[in-house]
Amino acid sequence: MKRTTIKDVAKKLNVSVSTVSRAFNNKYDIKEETKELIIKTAKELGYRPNPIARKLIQQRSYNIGIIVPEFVNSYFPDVIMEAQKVLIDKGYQVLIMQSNDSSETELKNLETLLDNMVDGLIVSLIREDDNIEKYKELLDDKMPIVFFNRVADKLDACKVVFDDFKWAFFATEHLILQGYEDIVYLSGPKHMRLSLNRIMGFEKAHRKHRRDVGKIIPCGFSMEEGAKAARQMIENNQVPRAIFAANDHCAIGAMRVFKEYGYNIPKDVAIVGFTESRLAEHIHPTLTTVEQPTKDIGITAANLLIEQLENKGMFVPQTIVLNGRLNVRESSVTH
Amino acid sequence: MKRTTIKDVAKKLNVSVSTVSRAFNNKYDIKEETKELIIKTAKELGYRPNPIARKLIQQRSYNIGIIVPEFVNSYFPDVIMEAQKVLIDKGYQVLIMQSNDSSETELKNLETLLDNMVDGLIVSLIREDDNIEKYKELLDDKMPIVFFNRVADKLDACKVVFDDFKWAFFATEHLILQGYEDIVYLSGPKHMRLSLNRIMGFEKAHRKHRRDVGKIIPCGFSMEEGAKAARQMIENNQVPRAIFAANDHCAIGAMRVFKEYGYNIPKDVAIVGFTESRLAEHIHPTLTTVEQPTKDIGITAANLLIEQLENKGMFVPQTIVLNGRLNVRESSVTH
DNA sequence: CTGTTAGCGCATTCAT
DNA sequence: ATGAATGCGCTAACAG
Repeated sequence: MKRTTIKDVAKKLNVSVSTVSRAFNNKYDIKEETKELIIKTAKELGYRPNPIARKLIQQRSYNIGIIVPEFVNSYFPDVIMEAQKVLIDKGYQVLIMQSNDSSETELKNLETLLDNMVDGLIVSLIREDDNIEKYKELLDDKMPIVFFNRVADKLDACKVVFDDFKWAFFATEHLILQGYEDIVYLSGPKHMRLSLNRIMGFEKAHRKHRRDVGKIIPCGFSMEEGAKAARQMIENNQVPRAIFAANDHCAIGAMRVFKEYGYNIPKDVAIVGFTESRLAEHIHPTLTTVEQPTKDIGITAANLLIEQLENKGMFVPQTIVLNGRLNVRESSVTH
Repeated sequence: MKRTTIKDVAKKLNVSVSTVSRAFNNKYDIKEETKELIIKTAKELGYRPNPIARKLIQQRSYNIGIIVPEFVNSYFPDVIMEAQKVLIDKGYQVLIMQSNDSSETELKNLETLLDNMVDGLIVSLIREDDNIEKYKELLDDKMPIVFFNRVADKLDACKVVFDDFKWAFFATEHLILQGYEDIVYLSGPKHMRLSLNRIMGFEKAHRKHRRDVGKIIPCGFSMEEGAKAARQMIENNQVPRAIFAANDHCAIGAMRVFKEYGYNIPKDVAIVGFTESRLAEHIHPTLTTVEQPTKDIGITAANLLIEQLENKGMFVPQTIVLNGRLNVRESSVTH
């Protein structure tokens, strides 16, 4: 069963292939009448333009690569699915790769995507310093790239970021306003800009309310790391009144340990997470957390990329900062 | 910065393009010496064969489509990532689509993928009866398809499935052996083969141990549904001694409600989930659950597809049944 | 408004 | 063992 080609349609109607082509790319002059006839006949014959041939002649792959660190948290799948919707609508094909939290894998992914001739990239970096030369090269070659979530200051490119500073500030202030004196911040890796921004928000909230800034403990984004941090606090007899965690998984890991040791959440220890996860509403107590606009992030990144793709060359890199929401739940509220 | 083409390499070495082509597809006679020289020079020039041109001439897209119902549970991302690894290794490009639990979306995804001329498909169905005609058509046209997880009996195709019967049996038997008398099964949707298989396993375990088969309550795969079912049992004063749930989310939803109402897990109600999730180890109490071999599923599906791709035509559809593991944890063990 | 022509980059058949 | 020629399906420049 051979695929119907443009020739079959042309032959059938005794027109030239270019006329058929015009009908399908309605940008050249073509009589409305013939155009409709062609479209109609094409449909009857089951003709669909061969995207591969089109790509070859147009010298564009219509492939977009997306690279993310992991798929463990729902954050990245959520962002990706939204971005994909937008891109597919515009006729792009989306290739998704995850780097498994390894910069080497990230580089390999990058190369796989380049081999597949992607026209553009949407990337969340593993580490802001690794592979940076490679990205610079690509950027210099005018490869459209939009970074999001984990971005590198050193890269002059389009970025879609969350206002980590502001929302860390709000989350911290929320804890302060609830009357918690002694707040510990379980911070994400310090090599990430977003960790630093959140730390700054954490500090600012303290300053605003004239408190001493609470302890900042480097942690990570996994339940294990959250649990480990909690265990350490307990062992060291340094359990604070409240904890603000790098993300929900980390918060939940810590929460679990505290509960195991008989601490009541939030009476003994209040907890706030970050980046609303699917679990936040479902654990006990339900978790107060900052919700990131995953949909918006995906859509915005995709749109920025499309803009670049369409105005290749004359395009000014811009950074778009998105807003979030604090979902206050049981884990941080004592009545 | 134009991409180096096969011509550039040929010109540089004063050989013909066909010789270069041969060097890169080492299947024709070519002197080892010239071949090496060509490969070496090609690398120097930064030449990489244009996959699009290759696809056009070979009449293959090297695109593989993967369609899954959702990305909420970690199950599908896990399977996909493994399948993708295998496929990319073989030079395929993977297009991932999720159906959002809607058969219409599934159909749209299917068409998007077909537009992109996928050479093959890996699919987990939304409903076993929907879109079945479409799949039959594709299968009749010799489109290589591998179904997994949610498959349709009516489709004569390659399938990779989990032994739901056996592992539901083991899970149930585990509860029986722990001494729980009265076991309720929160079943997944009855239109799914896998739900029925699990029910059969549930029943068989009861028969083997000469018990009356416990109640089977149709539920679903979400936390909400699990919670709802639990609430209903409590209201109706029909709380069983043990619950076997359709999946971990469902189990956790139910667990939460029971805990809220002061039930102790596992003393008052024991709970077993299905399809090991990231949460199982991290909630309290930790959840006993059946682990599915997600990696194997992904790898097997990919390999089956590759086999079909390579032996197109003379290929006998086969069903591969994979084994799992019961991870016994606190939620089902009373000491 | 439409047809003719060329060619995107490559694999492959047919010569040699 | 290698080169020349052909064409995959399509778009676009050029003619008319």
